Amino acid sequence: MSMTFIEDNDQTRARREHLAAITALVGNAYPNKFACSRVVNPDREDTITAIVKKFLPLAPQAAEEGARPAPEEIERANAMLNPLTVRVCGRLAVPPRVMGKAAFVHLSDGVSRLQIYVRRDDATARHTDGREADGWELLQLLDHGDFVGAEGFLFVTKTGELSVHVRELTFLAKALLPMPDKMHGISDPEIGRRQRYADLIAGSLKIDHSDGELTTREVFARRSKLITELRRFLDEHDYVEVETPMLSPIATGAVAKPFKTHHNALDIDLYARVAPELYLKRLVVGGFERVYELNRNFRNEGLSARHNPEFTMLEFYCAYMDAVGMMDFCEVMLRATIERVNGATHVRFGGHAFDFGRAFERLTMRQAVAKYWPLQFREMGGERFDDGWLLDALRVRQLVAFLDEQKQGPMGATAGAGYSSAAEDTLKANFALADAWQRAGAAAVDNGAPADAEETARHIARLFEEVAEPHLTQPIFITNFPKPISPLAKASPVDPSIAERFELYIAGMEVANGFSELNDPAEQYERFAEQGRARERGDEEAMQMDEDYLRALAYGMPPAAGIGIGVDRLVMLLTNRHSIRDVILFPHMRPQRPAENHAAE
RNA sequence: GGGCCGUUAGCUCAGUCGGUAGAGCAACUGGCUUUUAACCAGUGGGUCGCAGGUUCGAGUCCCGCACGGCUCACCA
Repeated sequence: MSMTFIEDNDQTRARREHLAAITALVGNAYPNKFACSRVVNPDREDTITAIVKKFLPLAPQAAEEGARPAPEEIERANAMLNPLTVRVCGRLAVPPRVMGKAAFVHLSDGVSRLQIYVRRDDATARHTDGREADGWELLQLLDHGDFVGAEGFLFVTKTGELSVHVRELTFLAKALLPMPDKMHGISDPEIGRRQRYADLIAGSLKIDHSDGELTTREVFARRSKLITELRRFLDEHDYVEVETPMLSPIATGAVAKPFKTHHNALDIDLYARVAPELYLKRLVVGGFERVYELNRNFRNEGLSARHNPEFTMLEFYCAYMDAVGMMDFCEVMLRATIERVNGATHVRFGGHAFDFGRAFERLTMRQAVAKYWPLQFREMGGERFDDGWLLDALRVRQLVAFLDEQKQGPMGATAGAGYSSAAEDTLKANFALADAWQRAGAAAVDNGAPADAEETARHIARLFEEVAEPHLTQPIFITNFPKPISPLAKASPVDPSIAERFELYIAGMEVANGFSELNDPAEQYERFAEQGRARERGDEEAMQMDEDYLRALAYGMPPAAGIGIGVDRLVMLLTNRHSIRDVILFPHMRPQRPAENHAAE
C-alpha cells in the first residue's frame, strides 16, 4: 500500500510504528464509537467543553500569578471532585508529558482542553475484544494529535488545574501526520487556506494565544453566529426565507460575468447565478411581501482580498417600501445583529474603530465626489471646482480626462527638480496643472460624439470610485446613482436622471447595495433593451433581457425596496480579517503546481 | 502582466566578509509518580527550490527558471 499523501520521514515512520504496536496491544485501533459520561447533563453526553465549563469554577485560584493555590483549598476542591467519575474523549492537544511513572496530557474537543493524568500503577486500557490491557503501555505509544477516550475521576493538581485521573484509556484514532507546531501554528497562510483542517487543528492546539486575535475556529463560529442573527432579525420582522435556482438559463440580476455549465439531459447551457434578484422579485409579484434568501452567488471574475468566485449574499425585498426606508431598516438591522454577535456596537478593524450605534452618514454620489475631490486640484486653470460641474456632461468628461492624465504621469512637473525654490515649484506646478486642465477640456470637446446620459453616468461612477471610494471608511450610504448604471432600479421622482439606489460602504468596501425596485414592465423592457445594446457593443457584463421576468412584472408588482448584503465582507469587519479568504472555509485558490515531486514513488 | 519580497532538517527560523550546515520544537534512547512551552542527558535527521556561471572554494556573489506571498492594474 502506498500512501503518497503521507510523506515518508522519521516523524511519520514513528507514528506508523506506534500504530502497529497499538493494534497489537488493543486490537482495532479505529473503533466505531466511544460513549461519554452524562455527569453535566443526564440528557446528553459530556464534552470536554461542558466538563470544563461546569467544574472549572470549583478549581481553587492561586493568590497571585504563577503561585500555587493553598493546599487546604486544593483538598477542599478534591473532596467535591474526586467522587465524580467522567468519561471524556478528544484529540491529544500536546505530546504526552511523561515523567517516569506518571504522565500528563491535554485533550481537546476543538474548543476547550482538559488535562488527563495517567499513572503507571493504576491505568488500564481496553482491548476491543473486551480484555483488559496495560494502560501505561498504551500511553507510551500515543502521539500528539491522536484521539483517545479516558475514564477516571476529577481532581485538581497541586498547581490548581482541573484534571481527570485516568483509570481506563481507550484508543480511538491515529494521527499519522505530525501536528502543526504547537507554538507557531501554521505560519504559511497558503497552507492554512488549502488545508483548513490543519489550520483549525493548529488553532485548537496552539498554546500561545497572546496576540489577542481570534482563532480560525472562533472566526467561523462568529460567522455562524452572524448568519443566525441575520436570519433571526428578518424572521422577527415577518420575512420568509426562500431558495431560488442556483442554475438558470440566463445569468441576470447583477452586472457580472457568469460561470457557464451544461445540462446533459436537456442539452442546454446553464449559468451559475450572479444574483437571485429577479427570482425574488417574481416572488414579490406572487404575494411574498417580505422575502429573503441567504445563499451563494457566483461571479466569474478576478480573485482578490475582497473577491471570491463564490460568495454569500443576503438579499431581501420589502413591499411598499422605498430605498430610503430600506436604508433605515438596514441600519437598524446591522446595529442589532452586530451588537448580538460582538456584544457591542463597537468594532475594531485594523487601525479603524467603528461604532455601529451611531447614525450612518448619507451622501449622494455627486456630493461624495465633490467632497473628496483632491484639494490640490480645487483650482484648475483659473477655474474653481464646483460640484455643479457634475451635472454638465462636458465638464464630467473633462474631469475624467484630467484625472486620467494625473494618474498616468508622476504629476508632470509637480515633482519639482533639484535646486528650484518652493515658490518656483508651486509656479511650475500651477502651469502644469493649467496645461493639463486645458488639454483635458480640449479632449472632452474633441471627443466628438455628443455626451449621452450613459457615458456621463459611467464617468460619474468612475469619478466616485477613484476620488471618493478610498475615503469611505466609516459606515456611509452613497445614494442617487446614475440611472443608466442601475437597470433594475426605479428613477427618483424628483430627478429622472438618477436612480433611487444606494450602496453602503464600510472600511472602503462595498458591503450592501439596494434600491427602489423598478416595477413598471414597459420601462424595465426599455432598460433591458439598453443593456442589450451595451452587450452588442462588447460589454460582457451587461444584463440580458429576461422576458419571463417582464411577464411577471406585467402581472403587477407592488412598490418595493430590495437590498443585497455581502455577508463575507461583513464577517471580515466583525472578525478583523482583511482577506475574504480568511472568512471562507474553503476559498478558491489557484491550482497547486507540482513544484516538488518526492511523492512519486 | 508590472513592482517588491521569499524558498535552508518533519515544523518555526538563524547563517557575519565567499572558507567543515546551526538553534528551538518535533522524532528516537535513557532518567524522573502532580507536570503544564515540563525538565535533565544522549542519538539520528540536509541535493540549502531547480539549473547554469564566477571562484582554489558558493547556502552566501551573478544570470535564468520554477513555486509562493504582498502590491498595482481588472473586478462586488
